Amino acid sequence: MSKAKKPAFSDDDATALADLFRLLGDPSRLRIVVSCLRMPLAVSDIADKLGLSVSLVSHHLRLLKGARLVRAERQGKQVFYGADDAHVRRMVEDMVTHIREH
Amino acid sequence: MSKAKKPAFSDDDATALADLFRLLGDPSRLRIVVSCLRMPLAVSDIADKLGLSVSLVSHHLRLLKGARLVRAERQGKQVFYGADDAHVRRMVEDMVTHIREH
DNA sequence: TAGATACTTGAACAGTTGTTCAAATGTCCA
DNA sequence: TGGACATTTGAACAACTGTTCAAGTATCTA
Repeated sequence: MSKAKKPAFSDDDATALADLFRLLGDPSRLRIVVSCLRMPLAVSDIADKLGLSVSLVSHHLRLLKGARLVRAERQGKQVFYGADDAHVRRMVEDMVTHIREH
Repeated sequence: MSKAKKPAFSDDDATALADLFRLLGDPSRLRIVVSCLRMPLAVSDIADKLGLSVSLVSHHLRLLKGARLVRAERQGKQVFYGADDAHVRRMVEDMVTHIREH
């Protein structure tokens, strides 16, 4: 029988994963992601909730959307942002749990 | 019966978690962590393995040690660095798995 | 002790990044 | 159409960060 070898951690893996980590590595951005993790929120709601300017929140959301961490959906004048999928939701929630246990 | 309410995600949680994410958000640093995840390695071994200068690796290890992501142990002239505990190991491995599944 | 090996530290630099402000775009309703 | 509301975009700036180089400390051995 062959030994089950785990695949190597390539440089591409490293940069891809690091990109993800870096995005979540800013307090404002992290709070934005967490704030719209359970249910989609409008940009201005996120801004109000977190005490940040609408412009700043929008800038951050663009980056988060680019990394497919959040998904945008327009409803009339407002644009609602929410976790892109269950995968992202679990990933972030896991990390929050991790830090809490520490 | 009382509704089980999850604790709020405080600003302190956000900054603490963001600090952790930011540390792992640099490709070199992430590769360093992963490289010594399973078994402790000497600084020069990590540098050789990753094609980085010893100085750079040392700088990064200092930050990682400060965040208790890695632990240092001197053995003669060499200093071996490894994952600080099983907690860190699982956390990083989980994220690597996550990005792979994506 | 002297020299060699292994690692750490500090200064310095270029490149990146978070934030703000002002202006532009998109959407609805009177 | 015109104006009000909601969001996006671009330019600009200060602050931060990864990297390099040179010099420093620690440890072993001949």
